[in-house]
Amino acid sequence: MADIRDIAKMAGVSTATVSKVLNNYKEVSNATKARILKIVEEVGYIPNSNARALSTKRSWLIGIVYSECLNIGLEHHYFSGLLEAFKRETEALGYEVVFISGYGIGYLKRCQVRNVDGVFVVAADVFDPGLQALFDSDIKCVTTDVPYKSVPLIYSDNRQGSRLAIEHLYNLGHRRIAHIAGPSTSVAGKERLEGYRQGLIKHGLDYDPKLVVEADDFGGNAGYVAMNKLFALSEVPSAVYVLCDLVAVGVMHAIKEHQLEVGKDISIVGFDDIELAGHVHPTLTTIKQDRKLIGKILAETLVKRINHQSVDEITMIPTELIIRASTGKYNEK
Amino acid sequence: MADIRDIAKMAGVSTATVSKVLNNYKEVSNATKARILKIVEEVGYIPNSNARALSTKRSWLIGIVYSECLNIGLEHHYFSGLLEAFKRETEALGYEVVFISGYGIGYLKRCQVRNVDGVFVVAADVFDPGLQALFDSDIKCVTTDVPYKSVPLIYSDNRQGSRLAIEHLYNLGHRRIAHIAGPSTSVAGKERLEGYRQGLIKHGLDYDPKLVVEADDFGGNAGYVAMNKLFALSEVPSAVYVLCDLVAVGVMHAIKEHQLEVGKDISIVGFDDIELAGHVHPTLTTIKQDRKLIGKILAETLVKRINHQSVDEITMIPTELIIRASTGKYNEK
DNA sequence: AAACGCAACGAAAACCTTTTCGTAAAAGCA
DNA sequence: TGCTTTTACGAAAAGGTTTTCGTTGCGTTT
Repeated sequence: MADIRDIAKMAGVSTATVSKVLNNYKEVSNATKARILKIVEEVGYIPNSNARALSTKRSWLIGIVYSECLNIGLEHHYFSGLLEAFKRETEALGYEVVFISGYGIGYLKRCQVRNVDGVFVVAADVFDPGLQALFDSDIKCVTTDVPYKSVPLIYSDNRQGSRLAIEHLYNLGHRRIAHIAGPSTSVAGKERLEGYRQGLIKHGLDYDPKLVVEADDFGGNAGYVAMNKLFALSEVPSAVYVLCDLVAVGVMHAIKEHQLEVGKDISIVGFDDIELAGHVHPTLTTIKQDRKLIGKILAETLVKRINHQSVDEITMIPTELIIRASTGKYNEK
Repeated sequence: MADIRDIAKMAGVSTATVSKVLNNYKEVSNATKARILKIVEEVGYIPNSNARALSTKRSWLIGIVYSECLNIGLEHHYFSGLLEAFKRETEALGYEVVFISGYGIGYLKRCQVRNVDGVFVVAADVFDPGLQALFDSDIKCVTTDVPYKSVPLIYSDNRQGSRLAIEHLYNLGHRRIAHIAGPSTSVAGKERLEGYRQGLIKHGLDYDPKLVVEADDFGGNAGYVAMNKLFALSEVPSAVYVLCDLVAVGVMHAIKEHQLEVGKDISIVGFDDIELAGHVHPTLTTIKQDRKLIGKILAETLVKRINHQSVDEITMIPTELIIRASTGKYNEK
């Protein structure tokens, strides 16, 4: 591996000049610039990022904090899509993305060791003291679904999404609308519950705590279990608004086991709009989150912060109702 | 941020001694060792990984090559689960995981820039010259589903999995068994097709090219489209073996649109065993890949390579048949 | 008492860039 | 022509570790 000194020697200049060429400084003549670039090209010279980071104190590395809690992790469709969008965007801006391990010394120290320029907190427990230490440090952070003090937060407007769902069900004639809510530790879960309540009130419906059951996590099995709790009620609801698509699939499973038809006997609305929503049977009506956009804004915001530009504290992205076959007109029994 | 020289000064020793303590060298007395460790603890000193990497030529960073082709990317359930397992294992071994961007200079140079100790090629196009350059370099690689020369390969025994599927369908009485195959550029797809053929032959069935249709990618929609091609046949098969669960969900969607019942009129077997397989309706019979195990072995193998230990070129992990409700006895019409 | 071995530690080079500041030559101006 | 400004470049320090090899002092052996 050739280093910058080799290049300098070959070009008959100092390393300072080579460095200036490589970093686009103005103060070098076009002739020598061309000569140096040609040699760099021929030799296939690559600057050592560690030496550079040591010197500049910038690593061009962005950390991802991603703790696998509540079944929301890499394996959760919404988050993996979001991460993919984020990754794409930051890479286009010249950064690379590294997972921050939760092992041993904690997120903050891990970030300091790695010298990351910024961190994206994707999924984590807000009450984790290790996470709070990171947020409270002077490392630039950005987050989704994990609000903390003034850390920039970009996410879907969960309440608005819930209201869309309720409005849709109301317009179909449903009056007894249940909600399968997220774990109470989840902010998205809490906000969606709030929006559910707002939606009911707006349409003059009573909020009945018995119609709300909490899912254990964000996986399909949690939906299956939760729906069976609703079946234990003396009067089963005619519609269920479910905190996310993956859980909704489990809900549909439970309904079919009870020999009922989704979209006819019981209507279901999910949240996320994962690809499968269009292929399960019946296809799933859902509230779509724009993960591409959210990922993009997250990336842009973080890079702005890294460059000491001011950014919004909270950015809410509107959601959209996608009507498919899992919702239908209310049927008297 | 205190550095090693500060620590040395405080302890009244040289930086060499501090370094030796931090790296567990034997040649330092217990007394000074304790004194130094105490100061390190109090000050919260953290070694600078860039300086360390510069000096040792080891970054403790593992690169991930993950190109979003054919709908197999972060968003594909099997791969995100695999990556999660891999990440967990490598982090336990002291490494951190960084995505290698495909932008601009290519994988190889990107790896050199970042000084990664090794690379895990998860999903990529084998014919990509940029990838081949990486494989041919002296950077330690390991891969799954992307065989190349003697790069260590750890993956499921796709042929064996296919044979399990066919055997199961045969035992249920099916004789006209179709296959929705992966894109021909995909090795997993090719091997599963091979296994399908082997399975047919083993049970004395003819291989009929008309019964094989190629899916465009690994997403749900591809399955929907492919199944509709099978419906265009003069004689529709009574069972379909599908290259992966996600695609199988799209297949089921198409079948229901034709007013047929999955598991009764047409039996379906998938591949992967993603969480949803147990919750779609009917629940999906599938060939389970042990992604936790594969991820673990991948990690161990790569670390062995990094440490110049010898490893197996190919490791095949057996798959397992998971019987659910999407397959049933053959019904005469 | 001499010779030796060993334990504990330090000086300094090496790893590769970036960046400041200084210098020399060239260009611009009166 | 004499002066100032600009341009083009280099020397050297700084950034934080690791590692080799040398030095010192002490306890053991004969």
